[in-house]
Parts: sequence; structure tokens; C-alpha cells
Amino acid sequence: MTRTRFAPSPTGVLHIGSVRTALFCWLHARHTNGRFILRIEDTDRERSTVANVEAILDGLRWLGLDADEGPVFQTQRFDRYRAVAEQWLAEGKAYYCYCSKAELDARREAQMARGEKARYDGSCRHGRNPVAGVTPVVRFRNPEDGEVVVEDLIRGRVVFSNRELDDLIILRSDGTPTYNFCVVIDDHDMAITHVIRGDDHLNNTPRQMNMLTALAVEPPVYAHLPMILGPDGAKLSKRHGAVDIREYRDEGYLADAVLNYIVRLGWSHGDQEVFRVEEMIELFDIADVNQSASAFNPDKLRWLNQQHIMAMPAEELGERLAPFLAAAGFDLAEGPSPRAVAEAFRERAGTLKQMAESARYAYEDFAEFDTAAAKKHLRPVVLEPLRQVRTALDSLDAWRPDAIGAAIERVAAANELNMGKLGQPVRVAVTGGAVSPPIDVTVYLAGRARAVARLDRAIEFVTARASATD
RNA sequence: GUCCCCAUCGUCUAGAGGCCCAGGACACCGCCCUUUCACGGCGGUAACGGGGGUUCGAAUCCCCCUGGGGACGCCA
Repeated sequence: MTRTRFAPSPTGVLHIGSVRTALFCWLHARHTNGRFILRIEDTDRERSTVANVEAILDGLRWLGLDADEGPVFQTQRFDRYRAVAEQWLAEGKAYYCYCSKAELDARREAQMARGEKARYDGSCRHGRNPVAGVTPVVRFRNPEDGEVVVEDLIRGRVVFSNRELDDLIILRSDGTPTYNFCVVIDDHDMAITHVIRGDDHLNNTPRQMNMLTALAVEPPVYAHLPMILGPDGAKLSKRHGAVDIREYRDEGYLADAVLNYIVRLGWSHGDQEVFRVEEMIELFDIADVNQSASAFNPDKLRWLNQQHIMAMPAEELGERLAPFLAAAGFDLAEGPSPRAVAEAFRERAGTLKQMAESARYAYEDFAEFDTAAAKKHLRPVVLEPLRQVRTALDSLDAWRPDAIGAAIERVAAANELNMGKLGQPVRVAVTGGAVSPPIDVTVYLAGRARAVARLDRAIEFVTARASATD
């Protein structure tokens, strides 16, 4: 059975790049009816934080990338790592190294200056006497010759010469294990069949495979994902906007839309752009993933988010929207239902947050009319029609969009105005601006009391303006 | 510097030798629909980095160059 794992380090939050890795691991597991395991690589005690662990778990929960096992914390497996190190020490597969950081740095610098690849020179490899006052690290004895061949599901065959590799540290001088070492033991202990991870780990693969050989076990299948770059093609960073994936949640993006956007970075299925999660699971094949890096495009994410918003049942969309209306400070008891707002705005909002903002007029009074809109639409010629609309709405039997629309149309007809000439003035009067859903729905959402009061306000505005120009 | 990876419109991509003087999507620009904005529809601008091969034929295969990225830590 397929077993994949997502192994983030809590030295940072869950960002776009890590979500992509998690998604692909998850999709491969789900597609093959396998299991998806979560492992927290927190061996760096200095930089790992519980806040980051929480950010990662919270982010994955929001996205719906549920793990079948874990989270397993590496810090709880230190005994296991040390036991393997001890065994390797006894078998001569690892050795103590007394080189100081200063020595190491100096040699590295010299190697670079000489045009060589910076790597450990093996000073302690063949037995060096303990140095007084130095607690040694433990290094893995990497093969000196031969090649390591990685058969990558995405990259194809990649060959590394062991001469390029060096003896990496598996136990620090404080006795804690290091990344490459833990990964190897964990992937084996957890019976991981497919290691799907970022491109940046391709260079670590031959080292890990050599340690797997030392463990006398078969390596898993590898698949190295291309990187995700910022919109400008540079490495993704804070200046490109959101770092923590939860910021997208807070901005009003739907988890499924985020997943849909990310899955299309490096993967496609013909010309299809919009995918439901079930479709992704059905169609995704790790072998179809691209080999080149891709740039993050906020515009397309927004477009996809709108596509998912439009595809969501109104009832559910209303439920998702409610928190954003509340967050905007609206009193839901004093305005339309979230569902009504969702129905009216679903085709004109890229995010739930924007949707809530667009509906502000239905919950709160606006400070003043938009200057340009008022200048263009609230003119003396519409004074009388506006009064008639006000009266008609005030005395309307049923406060429903169709009745409201019909009433406005009657006023327009009576004054020999086409709807364009009356709709905009009413829109500006009721919302304060020139943009909103169809006028009947717009007025309906404002509610009778608010609509009538605002028409009065507009009438007053036009009257004042008329006398000013006289 | 050394090693590894990558290379189709601005961006995401289709393309696995002839179906491609390269298709779709976002963005952008027109037009249509329309009481506004959207949604939707129609149309447009826009790409195979360069040079060598292989082949009757190359975006597709090979080599070199160039460009980009990654790795080279007692970080992961």
C-alpha cells in the first residue's frame, strides 16, 4: 500500500510551497487509496516553536488535508536515532569527528577559493585522536567511490558521484540528531513508499540513499517537486504578500479554491482549470507533474476563488460569508441574511471579504455620496421621479425584489424615463455609489426603512444642489 | 567556484516527430448582453531563449551555449 508523508519543520509557518508539497503527497495517497502521514521535523530545538506547529496543523485542517497517521514528532524519537548511531559507530559505519567549527569553516573557504566543491575533507575519518575539551560529533561514513542513481518519478534518472558527497554529521556535539539522518530512519520505520518533497531536497537524496544502504533497506520511490516562485519569478517571500496560508483563509479565499490553484502549478489535465477536490483525487497522477518551477499568480487565484464561490450552493456560501460580515462589524439582525447577500454578490466578488465589504450599505449608513456618482446621477431632473419612487416604496405591500422592480419601472414609465435614467439615481441614493447588484435586489437588501430614509436623503441632496445652482 | 535541476505567450499550461505558420486559462484590449458593476458570449495582442546536429520532417530526440533555480551548515 502506498504511504506518503508530509514532513514540515516548525521553524516556520505553513506557506504556499509547503502546502503544495502537502497537497501532492495527500493527493497521491488518496488517489492510490494509500495513507498520508504527518511528521513534524522539530530536531532543531532552537528554531522550532509550538506556535509554528499550531500554524501548520491549523492550516492543514483548514485545507482539509487530513492525515491518516501522526503527527509524529521527531523529538520524541531521539532514543531511536541515538540507538542507530551507536550501532553504526560500533559497525564502523559512522565515526567521531573532533574538527572544530572554526577549522571546518576555514577549510570550506579554502576549498571554494580553490574552485572545489565545499565538503568535509575526512580528517577524522581514519581515526584521529580525541581532542581535549572537544565533544565530538558523529559522522556517517559515506562511500568514497561509485555512483548513486536516483530514479525520480518526476525528474527521471539523476546520477550523483559519491566523490561529490562527504561524511555528513548525524549527531551534533550536543547529541541531537540531524535532519538527513532522522529522515532516513523515519521514512524506513514508517514504511514510507513514496517520498514526495521539494526540489531543494534532490541533492540530499543520494546521501539519504547511502544511509538507507547502511541500514540494509530498499529506498522508497522519490518524486521531487519543482519550486514555486513569486509573481516576479524570484523566490517566494513576504514581500509577495501572504506567507502563512491562513492569511488566505482570513482574506476570504475558499480552501478548495486555494487547493485548485495550487494543484495547477506544475500539474494539469488537458484544458481543465476548475477542479473540485474529488476530481483532483481522481485525476491526479504524480508522474504527470512538471519539471519546471512556476510563478505564483494572485490574479488567477482570485479568479478561481470566484469560480468556486459561484459554484457553491447559496445556503453554504451564506454560512461561509457570515463570519466575514461579522468581522466587518455588521449587525446581522439589522440587515439581510448572509444567504441573501451571497446570492446577490456571488458573481461580483473575488473573495468573501470583498463580498462582505460590498454589502456594507445594507447594514450601515454611508458617510456621504460618492462624489462622482452623485454629480452624475443625482441631478435636478430626477428629483420628482425620486420622490415618486420614495412614495411607491414606502407604500409597497410586499417588500420583495420583483415588487420593488415593478414599482420603479412604473415610475420610470410615468415619467417617460428609461430604466437607465432612473436606475442609477436610485442606486446612488440607496448605496451611496454607482456600483451594486441589479437595482431591485439592491433596494431589497437595504430594507424598506433604510431605502426610504436614503431616498429622502438623496432628495434633500438634490434639492440643495438645485438651489445652489439657481 | 563545484555539483544537481530547469527552459512554449507577461503568468499558469496543452503539446510525448508530421494533426502546430503552436491550443486553453489568468491578465490586458475591443465588441455583444445589460438600468450600474459583475457574470456570460464573441474577437484581438502575445510564446517554442540561441547555435549546431539526427530525420523526408522537430516545440517535440541529441550536443553546446546562454539564462534561471537549487545544493554545498553541528538548518531543515
